[in-house]
Amino acid sequence: MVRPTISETELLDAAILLFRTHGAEGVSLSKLSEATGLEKASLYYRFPGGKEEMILAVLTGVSQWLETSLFPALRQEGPPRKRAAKAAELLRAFYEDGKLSCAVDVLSLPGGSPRRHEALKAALEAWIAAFAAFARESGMTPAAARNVAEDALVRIEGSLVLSRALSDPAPFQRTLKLLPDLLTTR
Amino acid sequence: MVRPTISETELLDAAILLFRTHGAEGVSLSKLSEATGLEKASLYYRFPGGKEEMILAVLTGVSQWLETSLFPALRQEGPPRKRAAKAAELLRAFYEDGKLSCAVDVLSLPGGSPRRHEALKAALEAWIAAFAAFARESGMTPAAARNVAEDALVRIEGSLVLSRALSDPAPFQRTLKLLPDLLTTR
DNA sequence: GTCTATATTAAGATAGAC
DNA sequence: GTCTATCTTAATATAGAC
Repeated sequence: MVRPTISETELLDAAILLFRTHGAEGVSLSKLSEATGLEKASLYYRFPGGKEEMILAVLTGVSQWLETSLFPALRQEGPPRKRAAKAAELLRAFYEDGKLSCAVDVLSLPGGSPRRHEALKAALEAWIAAFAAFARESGMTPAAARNVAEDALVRIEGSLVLSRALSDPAPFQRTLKLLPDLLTTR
Repeated sequence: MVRPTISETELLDAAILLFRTHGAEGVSLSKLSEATGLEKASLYYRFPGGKEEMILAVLTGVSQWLETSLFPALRQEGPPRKRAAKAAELLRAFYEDGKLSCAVDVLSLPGGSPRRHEALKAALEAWIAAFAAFARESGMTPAAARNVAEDALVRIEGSLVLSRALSDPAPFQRTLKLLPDLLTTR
């Protein structure tokens, strides 16, 4: 008579990994049950709203990672290029050298709840804003900084797609190496 | 007693639209049936291998569009920047101004057949090679041209992700405007 | 808080009539 | 070549015991 019990954090991390790997439609409650050691009924106890509520929790978790890890690194003390390099290192780990997909990519296909798409959009916009605030330190106009920030996000998302489709981490790793330049120059 | 019958081309186009919109896991035979007017059994008559065979047909269709529309535009007579602008115009239409996703993105999540992933990779590599061949006309080394080509693909894929997640065609449209520069300069 | 058991609906797939 | 009908499996979801 086993009572596995999994912590809130472990449960969320397992869900994040699954959804980032297979996307919203590619994850079933059976897969979640297998990955967490919890029976489906227990998953409904934790997330009464079912899969959609789990996806919202995943998006909250990813947003919290941005707010507590990536953004603080950008706002640290020190020379801008060194802080950008630290951000790149955090991203490298977060995406496992390009082997993991981005939630913004794989969870943004049509079909989810309006709340899902609002959360996704808000997270992406917060990320762009954080990059833009960083870029402005290099003396860019707000508009130029916004362009640079969007461009960096475009490259991160796009290189993750290429790395996944080619089974080759190189495109993503080249983008990360470029990141300090992207956010400080123009 | 209706016999709808749909042409090979119309059937494939409907499948391409569905899969590019919802991804592999997001498309069911019921959706395909509804979109094509064919009952599920008829879909199996056309594609005995079921959904996976339909996805392979989608990838063949997309590859053929590349080979018969995009690549010839790049190889046309005329000044390079004008040919690149024509390619951008074709891409704008193909992605419906950024409202449609790329098959390379939405069909590359893990879980498909090995053949699917080989076809996807081959299509993407052919695309990169076509961009690289074009870029070499501007006097770049093979390595530089390859970098420029991959960078252009990164930006196309990434800007499509941003446009989708933000419900805003601007990132994709800016990328297209940039394309002639991307493929002729460095 | 997790379980077993079960209900309900949808998915992928096939048989056989026309 | 398409249909209706059906099969089997898997998905989402809930009830109730412990």
